[in-house]
Amino acid sequence: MKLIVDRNEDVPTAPSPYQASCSTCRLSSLCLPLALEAAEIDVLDRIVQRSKPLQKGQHLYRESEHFQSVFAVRSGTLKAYRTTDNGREQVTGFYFPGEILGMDGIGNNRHASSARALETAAVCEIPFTALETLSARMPHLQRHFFQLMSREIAEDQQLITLLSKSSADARVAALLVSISTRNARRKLSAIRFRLSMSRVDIGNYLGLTVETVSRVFSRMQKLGVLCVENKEIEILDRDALVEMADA
Amino acid sequence: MKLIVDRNEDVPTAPSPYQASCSTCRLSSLCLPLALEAAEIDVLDRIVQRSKPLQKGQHLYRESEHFQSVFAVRSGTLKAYRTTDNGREQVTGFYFPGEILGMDGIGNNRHASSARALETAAVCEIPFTALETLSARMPHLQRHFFQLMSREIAEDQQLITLLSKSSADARVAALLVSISTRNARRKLSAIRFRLSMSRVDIGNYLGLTVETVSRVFSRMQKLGVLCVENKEIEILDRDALVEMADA
DNA sequence: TTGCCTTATTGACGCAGGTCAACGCCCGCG
DNA sequence: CGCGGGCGTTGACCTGCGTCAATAAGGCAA
Repeated sequence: MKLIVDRNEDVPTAPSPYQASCSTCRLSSLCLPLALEAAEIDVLDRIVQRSKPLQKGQHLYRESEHFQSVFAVRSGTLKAYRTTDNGREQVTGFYFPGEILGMDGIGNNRHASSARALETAAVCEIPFTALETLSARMPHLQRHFFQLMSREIAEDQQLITLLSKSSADARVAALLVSISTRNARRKLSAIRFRLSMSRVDIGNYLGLTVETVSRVFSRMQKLGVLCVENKEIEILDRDALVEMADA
Repeated sequence: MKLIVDRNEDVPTAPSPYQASCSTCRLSSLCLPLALEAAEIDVLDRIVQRSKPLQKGQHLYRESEHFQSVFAVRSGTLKAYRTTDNGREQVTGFYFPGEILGMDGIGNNRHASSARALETAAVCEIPFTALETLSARMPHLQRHFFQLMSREIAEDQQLITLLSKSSADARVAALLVSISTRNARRKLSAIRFRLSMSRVDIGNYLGLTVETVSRVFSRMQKLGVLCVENKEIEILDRDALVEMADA
């Protein structure tokens, strides 16, 4: 449901709390350290701000803005992207509930990418200086954030590999497998889901044109690997898809 | 000078210290937090191990090995690479003196890539658990490592952009500019240097074939942008190169 | 509903870069 | 010193994907 105009930057900060606390959040197993004690979660809870519902198209932050916080997705999907010197856009990632974004801004106190909502989305804001202070006191938390960042590096490297070597088919297959896996982590269907991003975004992320993405979808459908109906995807043959992903 | 057989895993650990300390290391301004106090550097110094000179071709660590330490390059060059499911290799980065590698292993206590020396190289080993402990006590150090990791993320994203959109010319140009810039940081010539990596490695890193890399070099030479003599590179027109890098 | 605008699909064609092959040049070794 | 093997270069050809263009299908506004 498209509710709003693009470019509406001001986040409507309603005073009411959007969610009680981390301890009751069903995503906490994804975004929080599993090892964190109840008491520790409470402390963390106190620094997290939950007043940021975003409409489709709204920015969470923009490239080169002053960096203050990282964000955990609570609902909806966001894309991160950067603008190259010659003005083109490069999507660097899609973020689903339970995932953390904004960590690329820590390096020099300036966001290295922009993030905008692909659909209505809610996020938790985690002020970074508070997180640092807390991390120094809570070894589990410190470790957890080192790990989160490290995984982001490892995932980027995987994308690099994909972009460097793989065919269009393999790229699309890999993205679908990734989304499928991440859905499973969130206890959603791994075989049937709605793509929250446009073909343009997919192409941009994978280094392909829209036309190619579209053709790949058609081809996979013809092969009986997928059932594509607009943004609805059904994976009919996951093994084949995984196979294609590293071809 | 090729000195050794490949696959020689055992590092010859001579007893003598290879370098006195961080505080006298001319690279400390690159790999250490600038804000670190002398006393703090001493503490850090005590956990750093310097007993790891590598011969060309030797591995520093291998993908999926147990992760224990990150490493700072002291001299020489290393490449990091991962092997894809279908057995191909993807170079994910080149590491020069003053740069840190191995951070992709933190995420799940297992190296996400392999690292090998492109020429004789010396590294400092920084045991990660010790680093964590220290970080909790030294806010500057904690921040510094968050920043280092964040920058790695940002750099990977830049490579993603490069691989996703740019022409062969732009890719090669971007790599040369990057090397040039990093040389400058180390007070080396930004316009004249020796490529420590082979054309194969360059191609692999940039998602191109050797032939294409070679052709690009030739073309740039013909255009008067570069002077290429085997592995020796001279940048004749840096502006043009920068221009090409985002075309 | 009608209409408009954005997004997706499909086809025809061209080109950048991959592939294959031949050759030259270092460099290390006997 | 001369030989051999890896690395780099160059050329000819081929192909996967980009480009351009036309059409279809949603989705939101009025």
